[in-house]
Amino acid sequence: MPELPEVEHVRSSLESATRGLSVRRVSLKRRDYAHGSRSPRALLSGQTLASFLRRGKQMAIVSDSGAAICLHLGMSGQLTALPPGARPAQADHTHVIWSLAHPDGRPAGRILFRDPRRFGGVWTFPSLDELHTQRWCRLGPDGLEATGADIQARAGSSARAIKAALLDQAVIAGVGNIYADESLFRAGISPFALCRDLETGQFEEIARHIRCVLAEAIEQGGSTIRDYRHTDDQPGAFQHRHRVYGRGGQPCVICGRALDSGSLAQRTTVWCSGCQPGG
DNA sequence: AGGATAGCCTGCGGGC
DNA sequence: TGCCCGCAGGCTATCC
Repeated sequence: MPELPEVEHVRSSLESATRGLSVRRVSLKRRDYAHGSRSPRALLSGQTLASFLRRGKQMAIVSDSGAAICLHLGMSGQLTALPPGARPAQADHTHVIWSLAHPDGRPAGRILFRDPRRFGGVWTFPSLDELHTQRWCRLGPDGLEATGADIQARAGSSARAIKAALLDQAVIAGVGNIYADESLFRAGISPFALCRDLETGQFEEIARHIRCVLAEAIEQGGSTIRDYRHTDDQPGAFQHRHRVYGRGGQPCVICGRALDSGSLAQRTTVWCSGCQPGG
């Protein structure tokens, strides 16, 4: 399930594989998968792929003429960069295909956007400014840079559990279920602790661990649980470093007692009641 | 108005 | 073997 580290890995590898290439043709297999203008032009047809951005779990591609598309992977979204003539491992549920060309016109392969569960999508904008004012303005600061003060300012007086706040993209952008649990475990704070009961220093600790866990996960190529794959179809490696996610009932890596598992904000949540007081 | 909840969607694993 | 159920969850809409 792509969270910030997975999206960042996709962004950077897509950038190195396709930056400077032009879009020869766009094939939108499912009309309802694209939002905004669905014209080939709006989906960057005929333009050169110039910059690749990310904010939280969303990424954007901006063309040389200034048009921007926002790509959201949702739960099961996969972006694959295929060399010319190559066939994808799985062809079903592919909703958008960008056929690419080198500046001299030679074919340069394809970008495939596959998303079985269709929680993701493509949003088109006439400019990056429009993408910012219509969409990214609703996001909190990016998880790699967010400070304790950022989180406290947006959620500090809330009666919500801290984990529910961390999953809220308007509070901090890019944290999902995996990295929320991992960060709170490292910070030694219960996911059930109410935001309004936390002190400034605890927000700082949480933010510090979020930045650290996300950066570590990017280095490891993200977490592959089921669907997530790199743009060359390879799995990530950070799932081997998870200390709590997916480990309910198994021993805590710090104190050895069995990790607790329960539900918070409709999400499976794993924590150590010994090492994470305050719930 | 903030916060909790339902629903979208497919694949897969477990139980019978 | 095959079917059905529950679960996975990012995000929006809706309800309380």
